Amino acid sequence: MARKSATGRIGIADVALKAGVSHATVSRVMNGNFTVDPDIAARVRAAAVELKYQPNPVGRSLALGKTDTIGIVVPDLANPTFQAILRGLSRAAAQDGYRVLIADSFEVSSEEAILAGEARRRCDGLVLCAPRMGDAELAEIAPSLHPLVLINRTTAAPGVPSLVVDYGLGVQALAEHLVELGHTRLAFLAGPAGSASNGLRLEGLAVFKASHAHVDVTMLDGGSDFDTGHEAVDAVLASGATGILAFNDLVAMGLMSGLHERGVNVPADISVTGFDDIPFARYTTPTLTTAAVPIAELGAQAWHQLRALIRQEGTETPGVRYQPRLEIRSSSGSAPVSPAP
Amino acid sequence: MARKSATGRIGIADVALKAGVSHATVSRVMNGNFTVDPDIAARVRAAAVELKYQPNPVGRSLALGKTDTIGIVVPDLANPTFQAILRGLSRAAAQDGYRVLIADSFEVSSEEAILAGEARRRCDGLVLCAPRMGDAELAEIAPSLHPLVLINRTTAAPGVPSLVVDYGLGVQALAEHLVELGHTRLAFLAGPAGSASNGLRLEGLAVFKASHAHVDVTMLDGGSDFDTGHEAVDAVLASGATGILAFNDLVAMGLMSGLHERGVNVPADISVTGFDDIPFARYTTPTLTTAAVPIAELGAQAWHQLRALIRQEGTETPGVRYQPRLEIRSSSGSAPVSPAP
DNA sequence: CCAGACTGAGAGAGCGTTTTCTCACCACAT
DNA sequence: ATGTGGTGAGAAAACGCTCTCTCAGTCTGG
Repeated sequence: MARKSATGRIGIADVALKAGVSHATVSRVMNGNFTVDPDIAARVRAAAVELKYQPNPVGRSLALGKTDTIGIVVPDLANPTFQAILRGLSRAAAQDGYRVLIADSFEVSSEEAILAGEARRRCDGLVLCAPRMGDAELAEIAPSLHPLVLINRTTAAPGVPSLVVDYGLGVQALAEHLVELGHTRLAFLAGPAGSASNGLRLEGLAVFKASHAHVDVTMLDGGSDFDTGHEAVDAVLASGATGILAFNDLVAMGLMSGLHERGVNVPADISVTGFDDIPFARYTTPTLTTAAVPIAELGAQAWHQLRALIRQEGTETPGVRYQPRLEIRSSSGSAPVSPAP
Repeated sequence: MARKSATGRIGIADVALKAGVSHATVSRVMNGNFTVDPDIAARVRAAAVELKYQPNPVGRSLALGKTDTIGIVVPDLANPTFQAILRGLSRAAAQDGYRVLIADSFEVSSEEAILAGEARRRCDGLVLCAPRMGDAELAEIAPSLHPLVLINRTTAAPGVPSLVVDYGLGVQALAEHLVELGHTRLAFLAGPAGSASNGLRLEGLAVFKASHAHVDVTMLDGGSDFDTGHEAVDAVLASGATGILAFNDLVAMGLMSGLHERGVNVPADISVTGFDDIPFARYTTPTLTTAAVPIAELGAQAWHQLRALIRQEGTETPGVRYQPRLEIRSSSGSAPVSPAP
């Protein structure tokens, strides 16, 4: 056995020994440096194959100062949105030979900063999804995280592109849609307080209300998951609204499930809209009217922005603003002639 | 600026310089080695804080021969099953200070071996989900991947624990359930040919058929996603079966959607069962009868097995066999008196 | 009062690469 | 025959850590 190193793994030195050359030459051959005599190169390659030599990426990373890895910090891997972002990111990065390291903060936003820093040090760049982190904290750590791309947040710190979905516009479009169907009493089932994307939705609703004085919009507390929607059914019914804007698809699905149990017909009695257009939105009964966010594309775009930063391409990367597309399905319909039960 | 290293980052040398000690001492302090004079330790710590020094994990990894990272190879990150495994794995590993590196093979099983090798070299261990990889190839690469944990596969190579869900038993339980409801004509909507878990289901069905000669089981071609199920509706109706065992929940949902469009009532006319118990299974209409696999727990367990391997704990890690739990919901009901339309 | 044990910190050798620097060697022109 | 230029490969220095040696210095016991 050609085992020399302490780790027991085949190293560049073993190949050098076997080929009768210096390890520098082996490195040259492995990296396709053409200033090597073809005969020697062949000998080195033969030795490498015979020993099944595979360069150690850690040593390589140390020497090159890059890891060919990027990190992504997500608040919750169980959330379909982040799964989709991860998917898009992973796929796009893989195309350029980069791998993705996951850092799940499990919604513990107090540790997000440390987590992000740790992940960043292991990688060449970072994609950060931290909807609850304070603006001040974000601005403070952002420089040390560079190259950094933000998802659904912006920051004052310079050189940090943001990919944001215009939730405000989306919620306006949904509200508009419901009004066109004749609804005059709407309710918004809000997401987690302090969440940035919830804030954007609220801003959008404010704009909407300003231009639709005759429409009544009730605000209801909520959350971001199925159960939240399910539990909100009483509050929704009590509000007397006939058009419900749920925080996202998950909440909308929970709400529809709860309404179904109560014998309330969607959309005959109450119309429900979601947000995100997760894959299952088209498979619910009734199928869910929602605002579609090209979320996997957002992941891919995150990689492209990050790549530009990593390669230090001078081009300004101002970030991208995504406009949700209204996806009208069967969960929304004409307002009932008489108010909901 | 205390910038010495070429990379521009603060290194251990900078801290050593500032504290007026050797870099060895800084290392000692950072690692909590108590053979350091408290005064000096304090000085070092102060310098580290002032310079915002954060140890470089790559250098650390090289010196220690470990990366505190594990890899997971999945065939498709879009598949809820692998998302759940990833989630469980990531969470459990994080508890022990390990991060997870993703390698998505995008169903290109020809590259899975290279991908796995590459991922493995960057990490301290690997979790491999490669349902389509040939047994021979797997057995060949397995030794070079050690520490390695297999999901839903076994291999002859020694020292490789496997975590397998007993799909055979699950499918038997589901079939049994349908028979108890009076169904005598069943159909199995198969998964991808060559998939290991599909093979296990087929074996289970064979056992079932052997002990239920009076039950007719039709085999139908299928796949693993929603659309597959949706497209299978004609074949299902043509089969005349009243109890359908779908490959998994996604397929079952697609089928139910297709049946709904055809005006076929589930479960009055046809009973449908899934497999996996993905989160959405309890939210479909009707809610889906399925065989529940504690899939996130499987991810956690994968970490525990891998950890034992990494720590070289002598304890044999024979792997775990998970028995699916029947989850009876509303998509299965008594067989109709007259055959389905 | 000095030999031996012990303590604490620095010097330096890895870890496995890449890359620069250096130099031997050959060919060619002078 | 000697100087010059170019080529190709080895020696060695990085990269940023950890950890073993080594050796001053102090403490203790005879």
